[in-house]
Amino acid sequence: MGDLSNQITLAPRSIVIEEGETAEWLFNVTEGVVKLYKLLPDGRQQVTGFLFAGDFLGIALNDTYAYSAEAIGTTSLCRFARSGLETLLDDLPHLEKRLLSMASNELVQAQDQLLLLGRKTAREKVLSFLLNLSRRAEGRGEPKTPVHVPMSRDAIADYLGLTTETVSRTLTKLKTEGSIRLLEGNKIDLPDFEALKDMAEGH
Amino acid sequence: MGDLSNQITLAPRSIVIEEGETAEWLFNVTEGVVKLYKLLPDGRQQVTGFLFAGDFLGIALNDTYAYSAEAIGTTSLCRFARSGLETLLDDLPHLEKRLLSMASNELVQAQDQLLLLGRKTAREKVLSFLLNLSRRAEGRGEPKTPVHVPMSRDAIADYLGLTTETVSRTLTKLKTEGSIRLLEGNKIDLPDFEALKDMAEGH
DNA sequence: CGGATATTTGACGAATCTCAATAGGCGTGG
DNA sequence: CCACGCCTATTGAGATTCGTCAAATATCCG
Repeated sequence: MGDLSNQITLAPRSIVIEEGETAEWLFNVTEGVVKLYKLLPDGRQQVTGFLFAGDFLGIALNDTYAYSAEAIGTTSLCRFARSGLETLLDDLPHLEKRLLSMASNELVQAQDQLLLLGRKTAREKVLSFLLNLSRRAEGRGEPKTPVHVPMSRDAIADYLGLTTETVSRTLTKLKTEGSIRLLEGNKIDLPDFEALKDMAEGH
Repeated sequence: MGDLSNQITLAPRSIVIEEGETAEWLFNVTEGVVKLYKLLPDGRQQVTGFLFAGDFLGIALNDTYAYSAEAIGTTSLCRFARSGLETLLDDLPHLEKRLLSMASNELVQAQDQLLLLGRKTAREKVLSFLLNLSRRAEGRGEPKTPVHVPMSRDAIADYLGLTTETVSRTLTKLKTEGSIRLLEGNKIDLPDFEALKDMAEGH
């Protein structure tokens, strides 16, 4: 680990970074879930993403953070000084390509989210969200279903541009229809993937 | 320019690239305006951005395009082969930092747009849009106001997650209140910048 | 067990959408 | 230069989705 990085553990609801702060650190999530968000002056919140184990926070090359980040449960992070990163980048040019590739992927995700927020119905938003969680879980080597949903209804609502109540009602309706099953431990079973994918796109 | 790039001119409504295509080219807008967008199967459209002279299209390092692009008016582009770019990047490592910086900026823009789509009212969306156009015009050395609005109401609506009618009504109301002035030639005067900025954030 | 917090459910209201009609702009051709 | 037609923008009336406010239920944890 040396002096380039160190491990920190945060209690639930700890603020990791705040929008507008000087971007001194870069983080890698070791354990837990982190919520990224932006605020309007009157308190309205837009969650811009969730980070899971293995995800990076603060890779963008800006001098200030573009959003705030909060630990959802108990969360462990590996923290790097950005100043060290700069010199590291000079020494390892191919690392830059890695970063560019990560930024490109984030950009693709962001654009999918623009489509979701701008044009999808509440139902399509919730389904897209569940499928996304499932896809990412699969990428971490976890089963596609049931999918673990560690964040609150509030956080989901702020991610999807909805209210808590609408998220809750939509989940209830999907459950009643038999499209999903709400299990204990914040897990949701997605019985028919292909059907859900179609529904999430308005088919 | 040699064989690395060439200039092309497109008629209004020409499709430049389509989502999902192999990303063979990278473009730089020389003149005109380009609309970037994603589609749902049933035709719902989300505009993810507008490009003006000087802006790049296709810098992301993905093998396929993440969105489609259409020329709004008559548009000139400078086209580069991506294959050439790859070797260029190997030769000029600092160019990669440029690209990463551009991607970072795009990411910041995208997150602002997430906040807009998810949490702002129609009024705040339209105002934010006009202020954004103004800011970018200023960046190109044009006056902050009046701002030129070359895209259709439809395109604006699809960018803001609204309908044409709501965009039109909102502009009318802003005009009636004296917050903006609709001029001829698709220009809009923004008389009081600071006041509009506050309104765009819900103050 | 009990209080606090999160989620669900209900009734109602409001912002925005949909559908439809009117008005305005612009280019073409007489 | 004006008239026509097409396309875009605006305006209107009513419908709908989703939000707001409030209450009830469930869950978590000390």
